[in-house]
Amino acid sequence: MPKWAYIQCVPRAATTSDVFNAIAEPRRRQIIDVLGHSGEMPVGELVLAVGLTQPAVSKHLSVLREVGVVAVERRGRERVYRLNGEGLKTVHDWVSVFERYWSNQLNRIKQRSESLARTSKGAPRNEKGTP
Amino acid sequence: MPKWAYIQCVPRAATTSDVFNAIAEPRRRQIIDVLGHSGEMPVGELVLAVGLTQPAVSKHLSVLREVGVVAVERRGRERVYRLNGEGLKTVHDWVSVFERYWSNQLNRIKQRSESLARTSKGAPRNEKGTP
DNA sequence: TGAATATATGCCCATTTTGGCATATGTCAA
DNA sequence: TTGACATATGCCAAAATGGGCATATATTCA
Repeated sequence: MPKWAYIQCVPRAATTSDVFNAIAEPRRRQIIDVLGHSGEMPVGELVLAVGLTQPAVSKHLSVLREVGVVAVERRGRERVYRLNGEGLKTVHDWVSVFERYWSNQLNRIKQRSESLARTSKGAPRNEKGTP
Repeated sequence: MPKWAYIQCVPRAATTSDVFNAIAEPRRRQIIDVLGHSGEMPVGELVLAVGLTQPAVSKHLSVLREVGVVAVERRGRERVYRLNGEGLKTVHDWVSVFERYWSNQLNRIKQRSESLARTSKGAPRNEKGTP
């Protein structure tokens, strides 16, 4: 592929409103962890749990809510958050595809031979349309 | 928890050099996907595959390499990248904890009852040390 | 050696993100 | 109604990020 042809590039990649982005933040993962094993929790307690200011926590919760990883319920003057674990299924499904890479030695060997087969005979890394 | 006490906050959360952050980028996931089912690929072909400029792709590969999700091998004047799927195990392990949320109805019911039990009797959302 | 190819880097800019503070909004109690 | 409590939002600053272009750094070939 000599000439690069500098392909027209899309303006920008969408980053927000994406589960992968939501869990990229250590603090948000922490919140998810806490909610995951405590069932539910109002903002106030989450603030104490993660050690951030209340506004900061609220913002993280907002992000998590937008991507559907948590759900809120107004209870009195509190806002009780609970984990909606199903929102993480997307991530799980995506990584699970690569499970063969670490599952066990047998599978690792199998995967390697598959790879070799692809590279030498059948379809040697031919994503684009070079015949 | 009446008074907020505005806890001293850490300067900033580390975002880079973290697998979760690496896969937060759609483009990087795309690269991972491509490498995942093609075995290996030199930068040039990846450029065509993802439709970005060569420098951009190189930078993404750099990030993926730093977190150990891909590995490089110099072959002639090419740099052949391959997926090191084991680097994704961290992510898999983390999300798998929440598998009970979507696996099947039985587990979902089980999980709900567990949650109820925790909330009413045993340890009702008591993360901090309030006795 | 010199040209062409293949990648990586440096620099620059626009955008995004996180966190803090102040404050608005909503809720309960007296 | 007034005041205390619980959260969400707006605004600002610091930092990071992604992408493009130009260019440095190999590496192969004539």
